[in-house]
Amino acid sequence: MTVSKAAPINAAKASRPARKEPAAAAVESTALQLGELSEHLGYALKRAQLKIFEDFLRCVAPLQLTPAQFSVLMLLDKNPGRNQTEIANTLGILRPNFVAMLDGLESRDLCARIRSTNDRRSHILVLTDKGRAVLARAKKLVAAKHEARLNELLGPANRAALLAMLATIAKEF
Amino acid sequence: MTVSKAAPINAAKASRPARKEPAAAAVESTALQLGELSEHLGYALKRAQLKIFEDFLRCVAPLQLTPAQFSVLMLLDKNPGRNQTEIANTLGILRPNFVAMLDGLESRDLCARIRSTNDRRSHILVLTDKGRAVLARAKKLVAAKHEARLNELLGPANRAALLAMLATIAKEF
DNA sequence: TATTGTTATACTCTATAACTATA
DNA sequence: TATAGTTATAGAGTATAACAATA
Repeated sequence: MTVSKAAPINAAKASRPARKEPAAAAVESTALQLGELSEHLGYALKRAQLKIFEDFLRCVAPLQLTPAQFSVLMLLDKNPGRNQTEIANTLGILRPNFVAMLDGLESRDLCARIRSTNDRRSHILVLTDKGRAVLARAKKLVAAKHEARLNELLGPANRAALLAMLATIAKEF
Repeated sequence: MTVSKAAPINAAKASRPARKEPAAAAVESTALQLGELSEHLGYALKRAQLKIFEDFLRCVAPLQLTPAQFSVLMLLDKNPGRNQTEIANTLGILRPNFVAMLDGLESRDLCARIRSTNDRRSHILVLTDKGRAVLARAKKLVAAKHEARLNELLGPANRAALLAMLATIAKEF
């Protein structure tokens, strides 16, 4: 799945054929049929997820935060005093992969590793003041641009229902 | 992949932790709080998508098909006579990346490239007999194991509503 | 011995430029 | 010149093994 800004998806909408063309040489580059594929939840889920992440990146572009980085900052804010393993596990990030991610956030002074006094093996993670400020701005951007647009597209009730079903799948499937 | 099994205990109250003075070495490895993160559609969407793909792979494991490969076979079946660019674009796969993918399917004799007589630059893609057979088996497995389980979890009406909303997001967001 | 953070590594996905052969 | 398929390549994301420091 690519869908970058460079690659316009062919036949995205095209619900009606342009009738201005005289049907001289029947050009048969009709839009392709998804067929049963459009009934498969996994396919729809993946395409929707790509769109959502794409829009998230656009909305929060001034702050240069990826969805994954945003989720880390959110979790640190809500769960002070936790170590790398706990944060990583909660987000489904493998500990080895979390190292480089934290390096990135720490080098930008958004969070800090603090050696625990209880267990000197572990690093307690804390948001810096700048981290808290950036997170606050990010939350505003996401709420005002991203989630608001979703609300507009689906309506509040549908959006809530969608969220609930996705959470159910993530938890119980 | 890791998909933590950490079930977030939804506190939803107690803004004040009434700590009960734990006697000795208080092991307070409480579950972490997702907080507002659980209200973000992107987060829920990504977690759900991982679960769905994971289950898809399990269900169709006997046939060794990934979701992406399945989507290609489905599209070839529904759209005979199309070339690589058309199939790849429809699925959001970049043409260069589609080459290796087709090599894999073709080497397993699931599909074939046929040089077009009209335009000798392009390759018409066709399912082989074996490709049709594998696709038929895959569709059965997915319907009987994967989608059925989803139906059981959400209920048919909810599943349909979920699918519709995801399609809306994919198309119009 | 077990665990935390870390390094190294590998494999998949995704993205872009450029080549070839056709048109 | 432009397009279809391809190659090469680079960057993310994800996965496992193993090591040093600490428990």
